[in-house]
Amino acid sequence: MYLTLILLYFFPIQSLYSPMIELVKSMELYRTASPFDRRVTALEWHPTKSDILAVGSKGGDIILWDTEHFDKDKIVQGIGAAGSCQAMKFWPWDRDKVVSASINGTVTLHDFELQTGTVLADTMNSYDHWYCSLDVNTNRYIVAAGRNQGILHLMSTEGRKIFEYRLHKNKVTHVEFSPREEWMLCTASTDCTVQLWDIRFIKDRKSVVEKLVHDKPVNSAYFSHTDGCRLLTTDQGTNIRVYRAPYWHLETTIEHPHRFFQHITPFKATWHPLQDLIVCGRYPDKNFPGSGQELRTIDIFEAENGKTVAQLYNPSSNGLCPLNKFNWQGDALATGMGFHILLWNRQKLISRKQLNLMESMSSKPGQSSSSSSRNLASDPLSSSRQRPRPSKKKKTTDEDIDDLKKKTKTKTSDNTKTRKK
DNA sequence: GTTGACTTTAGCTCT
DNA sequence: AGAGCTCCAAGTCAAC
Repeated sequence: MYLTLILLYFFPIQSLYSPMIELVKSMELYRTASPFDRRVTALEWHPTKSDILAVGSKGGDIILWDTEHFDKDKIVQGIGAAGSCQAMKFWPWDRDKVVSASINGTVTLHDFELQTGTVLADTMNSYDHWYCSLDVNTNRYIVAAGRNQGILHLMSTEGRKIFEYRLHKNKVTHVEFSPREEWMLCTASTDCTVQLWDIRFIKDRKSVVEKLVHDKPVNSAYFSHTDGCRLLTTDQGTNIRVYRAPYWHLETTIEHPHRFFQHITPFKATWHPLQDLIVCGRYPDKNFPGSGQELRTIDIFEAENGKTVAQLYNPSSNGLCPLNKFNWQGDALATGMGFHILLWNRQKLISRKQLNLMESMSSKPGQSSSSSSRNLASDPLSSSRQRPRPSKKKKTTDEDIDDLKKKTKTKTSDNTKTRKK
């Protein structure tokens, strides 16, 4: 298995596609967690530890979820309402830290150990100006962050301003540095464009290198992980597009239902790390050509021809899945589904210790679920923590953190309706 | 336990 | 630039 992965990493050859597709097809729901009081807004796998997943929420809480061990999770608490974590990355120079772009108007470097946050940028007016996208350039020690009014902000790793200009007419939904050309930056926007920039010469809108015009607002634009030669965009309508270097011509258009709705996290198609496979959640549309029985599936396509190669679905977790990301080994997929996090992988043998723990959790009293709630608790592998919804925006204190930790330790099994009456 | 009101920093169009 | 309308998911909470 590992030999195959290594081979595929170094030799991404067409003829070796099928083993990876077979692996993806065999994936099943393995664990779930519900640590937040608001919906999931951002997912990021740890760059080296393939079991660690960072998840951000609409309340600004960020959790480092250890997907293999219980009670190893780390949390930083957000401000609640108006603190939505819009994007985040592991800090390349200290991978126990996470930098986030937030709707509270800041770009903040979070330390999970010390429970502190270093503010790198602050708009000082979070209602009108906030950050909604972020990436880090390891070679040039630059943090790029996009704002809701179309401004791109480049800063040093200490937060010193390098560049700030309104490059888009509207919200910059996604920024990403090319893994291939370290000077190349891609920005996606709700002004219906994806634009490529050379940060060595970036000055104003005229300095754009390439402009890829879409029919609808664009949620994301990811460079492929295999060689960085493909760019995957997701619009707010029915298009997933793949553009191809060096001239960034449109290579594939996939018709796919993933429309925008205000009160759900925008859908973003992402790459498989070892093969040019695309994963994207589906918004239910019975009338959409090719829709099967299950309308809320997670669909996986081949980039080259747009062919559907797999669909993931589990009846016990029947919600919209706008966020999906493979870990860097490609053997696990994380999904953000409403307030919940799902983990898919090939069925694993579960240790006796884990089984005992799960059995003891599922036998806890007072964990019935109402008819309107989702049936996640019936998943024997489900782990969950929930806390009461905070009343109003308030400053996070050490007591709050202690309180949160206490609650996350005591609530484990039921992730549906265990909140206090 | 069930039901329904309420809440939610988006995007589009018109003025 | 701002008001008002529309997209209609998924949770909380109070009343019954």
